[in-house]
Amino acid sequence: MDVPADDLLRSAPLRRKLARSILTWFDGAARDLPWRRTRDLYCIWVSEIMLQQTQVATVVGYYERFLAAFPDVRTLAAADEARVLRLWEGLGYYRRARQLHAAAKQVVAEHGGEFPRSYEAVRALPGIGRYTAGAILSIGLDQRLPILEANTIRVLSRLIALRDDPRSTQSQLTLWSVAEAILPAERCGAFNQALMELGSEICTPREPQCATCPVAVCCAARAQGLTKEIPLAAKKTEYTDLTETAVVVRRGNKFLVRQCQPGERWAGLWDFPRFASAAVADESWLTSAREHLASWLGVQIEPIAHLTTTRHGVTRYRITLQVLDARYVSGKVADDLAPPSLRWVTLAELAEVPLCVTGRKITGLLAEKKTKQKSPVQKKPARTKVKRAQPTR
DNA sequence: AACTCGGGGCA
DNA sequence: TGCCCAGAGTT
Repeated sequence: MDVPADDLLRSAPLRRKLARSILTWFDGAARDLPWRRTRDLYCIWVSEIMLQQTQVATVVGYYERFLAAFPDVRTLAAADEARVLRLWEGLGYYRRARQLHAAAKQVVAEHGGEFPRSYEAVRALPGIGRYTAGAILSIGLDQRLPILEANTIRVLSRLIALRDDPRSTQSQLTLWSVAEAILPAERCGAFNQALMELGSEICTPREPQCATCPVAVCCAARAQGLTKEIPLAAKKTEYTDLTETAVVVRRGNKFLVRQCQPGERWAGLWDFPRFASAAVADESWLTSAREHLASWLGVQIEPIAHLTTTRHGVTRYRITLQVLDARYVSGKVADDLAPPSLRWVTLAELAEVPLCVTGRKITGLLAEKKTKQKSPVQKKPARTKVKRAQPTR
């Protein structure tokens, strides 16, 4: 290990100076984020789960809507999973929402509805690893627990001029020990947040603002002119291209939707029937779509038109989605929740169904189309209830 | 120690 | 299109 790292780990005065500098800076620079206005463990927990692999700006709106709907653990534990997922829709990594929901039930069952205060008990909840447990308990209760995540990996790597891949097991061990070593005895929660804030606002991936960094003087990467090289870049992901087809099956004013099963992507969410297909939307595409729906779901359809083509990414996949508009002809569809969980729903009902993002996008197209088609003469009796869809970005 | 989980935003 | 993001859980 480099000398500066040893200094940080060994010299208590140096560590105290570092902590003081960072905390003082944070006191004047901390952003006003919604989850910083509370010390309620449940609220902090929700924020930390949402923030996993997700940027702050994206989370803010979701956090506020989620807590408005589920203000405490018991409310969340008692909620329908569909409502939980509906509020998570668009945030991605939906397993987080299902695990949060399951953990809420566990908190009610095992801890009387009180969020646990011991590291081991928190760590035992689904979806909570070392980072999240340390974050919740340090921020909420000032327990002296270190954290290590995207921002602080970068900050600490630069601070000690870590030459190795910070993702390696060896480096992680080093970084966790540094995170623990520099953690002051008091204001641990503020300090942990300050470190993340520093990584997010000053010690950025590209062109870090060293001129305004409160700890530039003890930064080894800075001293060695290596801020551009540290942390070592991750090897770029290799994408796999996929082409899939989604079919909008119309029957009167209803549409056929299917719940994604465990083991599939978007498990628990709903989508228009979707399957892997050829790359082009030609004659054979129509035929194979018809055959696929018949053999897969037992539904006979008559293709109407190619509705749209959309591209989206899912982890390491790049998906081109061909969307086919079709009419239901025949075939029995069990309208229940048993797998494969098919349902006929109206456009209005879709507002409450948790859909994957592409499903929501298609729904938007259908609503648009319906509005355009509607002639002034065919006026239906006004609906008394208008359901408001959550805004999609 | 890798790999996967199957996401989404933004320049 | 490439890079990044307040990681967790498995193999």
